[in-house]
Amino acid sequence: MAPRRPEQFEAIREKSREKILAASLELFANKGYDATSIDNIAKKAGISKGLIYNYFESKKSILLAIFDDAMKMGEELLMGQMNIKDPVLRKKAIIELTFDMIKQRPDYVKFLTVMALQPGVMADTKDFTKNAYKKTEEWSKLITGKAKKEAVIDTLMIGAMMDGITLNFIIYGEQYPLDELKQEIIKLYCGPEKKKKKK
Amino acid sequence: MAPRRPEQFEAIREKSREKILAASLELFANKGYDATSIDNIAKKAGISKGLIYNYFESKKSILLAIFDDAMKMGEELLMGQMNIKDPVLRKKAIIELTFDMIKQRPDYVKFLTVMALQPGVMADTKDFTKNAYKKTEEWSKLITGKAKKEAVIDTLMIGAMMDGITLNFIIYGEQYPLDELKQEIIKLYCGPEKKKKKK
Amino acid sequence: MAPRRPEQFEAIREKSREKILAASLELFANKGYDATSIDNIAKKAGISKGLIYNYFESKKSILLAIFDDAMKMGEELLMGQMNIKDPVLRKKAIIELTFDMIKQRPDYVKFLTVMALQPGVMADTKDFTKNAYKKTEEWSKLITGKAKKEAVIDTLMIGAMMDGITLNFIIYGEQYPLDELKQEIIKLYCGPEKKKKKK
Amino acid sequence: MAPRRPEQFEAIREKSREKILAASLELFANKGYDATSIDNIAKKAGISKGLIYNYFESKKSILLAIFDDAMKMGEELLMGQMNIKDPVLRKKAIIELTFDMIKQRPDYVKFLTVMALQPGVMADTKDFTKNAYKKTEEWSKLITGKAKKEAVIDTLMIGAMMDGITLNFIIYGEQYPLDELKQEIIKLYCGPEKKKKKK
DNA sequence: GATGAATGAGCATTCATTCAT
DNA sequence: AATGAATGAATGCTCATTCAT
Repeated sequence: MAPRRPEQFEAIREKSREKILAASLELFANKGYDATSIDNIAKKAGISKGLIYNYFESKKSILLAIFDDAMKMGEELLMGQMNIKDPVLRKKAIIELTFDMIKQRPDYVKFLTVMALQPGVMADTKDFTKNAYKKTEEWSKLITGKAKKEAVIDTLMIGAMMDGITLNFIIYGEQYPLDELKQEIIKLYCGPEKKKKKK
Repeated sequence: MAPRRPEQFEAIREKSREKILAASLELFANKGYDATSIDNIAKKAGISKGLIYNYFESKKSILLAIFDDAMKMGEELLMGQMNIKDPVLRKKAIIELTFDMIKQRPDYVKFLTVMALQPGVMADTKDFTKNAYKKTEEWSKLITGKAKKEAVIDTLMIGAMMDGITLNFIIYGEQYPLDELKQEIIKLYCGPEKKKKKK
Repeated sequence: MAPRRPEQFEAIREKSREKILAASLELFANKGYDATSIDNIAKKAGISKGLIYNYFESKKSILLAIFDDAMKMGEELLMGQMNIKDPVLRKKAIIELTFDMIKQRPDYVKFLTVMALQPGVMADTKDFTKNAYKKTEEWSKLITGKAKKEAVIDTLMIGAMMDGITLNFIIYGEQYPLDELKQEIIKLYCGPEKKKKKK
Repeated sequence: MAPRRPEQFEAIREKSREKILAASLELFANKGYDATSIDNIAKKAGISKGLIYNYFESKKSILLAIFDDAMKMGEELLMGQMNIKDPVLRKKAIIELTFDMIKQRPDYVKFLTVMALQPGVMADTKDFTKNAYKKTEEWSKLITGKAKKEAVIDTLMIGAMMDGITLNFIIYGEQYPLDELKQEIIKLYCGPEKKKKKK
C-alpha cells in the first residue's frame, strides 16, 4: 500500500478528535464530569482508552476543549446579531437566539450550566467567573446599545431570566413550556408592539 | 470513674454531628458532591474520618441530611407567609423572602442549586425533580392564590427569575447587585403601586 | 452505701468475663472469627465495647481464652474415662463421649473445628498443630491402652471418623443422622458383643 | 507500531488470570478468605492491585472462579469411574480416587475444606450446602450402585471418613500417614478379598 | 467497673494515566 | 495512529483499640 498522504492523516486525526469531543460532551452534560470515566468516553466514541491520550493531555483538557468550543459557538451566534441596528429588535433577536440554542443544542447548554456550578472542576484551570463577567458586560452593550447604569440591571435581569429558564429546562426536561415562556419574555422586555413575532 | 451520663453523650453527639454537617454543607456547596471526599469533610470538621461513620451511614446519607435540613428551613419560611391574604402582597412577601434566604443562608441556597445540577447525585436517592415540581405547584398556588392556567406561566416566570438570580449570585458572588434586582422584580411582578402589572 | 467487699468485685468481674466468653463463643462458632466484630460481641453480651478491654487484652486473646476452655473441657471429659479398665469398653465410652459432646456442646465443637481450619488465626499465637498432635498421641494410649504401631493407625482412623462426622454435622446441621452413625461406629470398632449399648 | 493482535492480548490475559487464580487459591486455602487481602493476592501474583479488577469483578468472584474450577476437576475425576460395573470395585476406585485427589491437588482439597467451614463466606453466593448434599447423593449411588436406606449410612460413613482424613491431613501435613489409612479403609469397606465387610 | 466517642490503620474497589507492542 | 494490559494513588468504608469521664 502507498503511504497515506499528510491530508489523510490530518483527516483521520480530526475525525477521532471529533468523536472524542462529541462523546465527552454528551457524557459530561448528562452524567457530570466526575461521574464520567475515560473508559466511558472511549466506549461511546468507539475507540480505545489509550488513543484519547493521543489527542488530549488529560481528562480535564477534554473538558476545556469542549468549554472553548461552546464559548466560541455562543460568541459566533451572538456576533451574528451585531448588524441589527434597532436596539429593541436586536434585544428580541438575542432572546430568540438563546431559546433556539436551548432547543437545538441542549447538550452544550446543559454542559455549560452544569459546569458553571462545579467550581471545583473549572475554577483551577480557567478563570471562569471573570470570563463570564466580561461576557455579561459585552452582552450588556450588545443588547441595550449603551452601557448606562439602568441598562446593566436590565441586562442582568434578562441574563438571570435566561439562566433560570435554562436551569429549569435542564431539571424538568421536555415538559417545561419553553415556547410560552419565550413569548412572555419578549412581551415583557421588548414591548407588545406589532404582531409579527416569528422570523 | 463513673461513665458519662446519657445527656452528656447526647450533647457530645449533637456537637459532632453539627460539625460534620457544617463542613459537608460548605464543601458540597463549593466543590460539589463527587469532588468532596470524606477525608475533606473530616479535615474541615476537625475530626477523624472514622468518626463520620459514627453519625452517618454513608457519604450519601450526609447529603440527604443536609438536603432535608435545607428543605425544612425553606418550608418553614414559606409557610410563615401563608396567612397573608392579599395575593399581590403575598407574592411580594414571597419574593422578598427568597431574596432574604439567598442573603441569609447562601450556603443552603448554593447547596440546593449545585445539587440540582449534579446529574445522578440526588436523582437516585430522593425524587428530587418530582419534589421540586410539587414545590413549584405549591408556590404557584401560594403566589397567585389560584391554580389557573395563565397563573402557571406567571409562576414559572417568577421561579425561573429567582433561580436565575440565585445562579448568578452563586457564580458572581457579593458583587452581584441583589437589592437592585429585588426592587426591579417587585416592580415588574407586583406592580409599582396599584394593579398594573405589565409596564 | 458501704463499699463492696473484694468477693463482690470478684463475682462481678467473673460474671462479665463469662458473658463475654459466652457471646464470643457463639459468634465465633457461627459467623467465624473475622466476621465477628468487637461490637457484635459487646451487643450480644449486653455490655459496652470498652469494657471488653477491661477483661481481655485483644480480640485474639478472647479467642485463645475460649480455645483453652474448650481444650480443658475436652481433657476433663476424657480423663473421666481413665478409670474404665477394659480397653474395649473404654474405647466405646470415649466414642460415646465424643458424640455426647457434639450433641450437647455443638458450639464448642463447632468452634474448635472452624478454628482448626483457620490457620492464619490460630497459627501465630498457639502452636495448634503440635498441640493437637500431642493430644492425638495421648488419645491413642488412652483409647487402645498400648502405643503399638497398629494401634496408632486405629486411633487415627477413629479420630478421622469423629472429625469427619463433626464436620458433616456442622455443614448439614440437625438433619445429619448422628445416632445411626454412632451405632455403626461402635459396631465397627468395638465389635458387636452384647446389646446393652445405652448407659 | 501496530497494536497487539487479539490472540496476543488473549494470551496475556490468560496468563495473568492464571497467576491471580493460583495466588488466590494458595492464600485462600492457607489463610482463609477473610484473612486474605487483595493486596496479598496481588503481591503473591506479582502484579498490581488494580489489575485484579481487570480480570475479576470482586474478591468474591475470584473465590467463585476457584470454587467452580475445583468442582469441575472433582466432577471430571469422579465421572471417569462411572464405567466400572462391579459395585465393590467401583467403591474401591472412588476411595482411591479421593486419596489421589488429596495427594495430587492438596491445594484444591484444602481450599474446599477450608471454605466449607468458613460460615457465611460461601453460604450467600453459592448454595454450598445444598450442592454438597447433592454430591453426597450422587456419591451414594455411585458407591453402592443403589440408593437403598442402609446404603445411605454406609455412604455417610465413608464420606465422613474421607472428610476426616482430609481434615487431619490439612492440619498435620505431610507427616499424616495417608497410604496406611487408605489400605485400612479399603480393607474395612471393600472387604479384604471376598465379601466379608465387617472384621 | 463501665461507657461510648474518637482514632487511624487497613480493606475492597475505582480510575486517570502510562506504555509495550 | 491504535490497542488494552498494567499501574498506583485515591476513595468510601470498617473495625480493633484507646481514652476521657
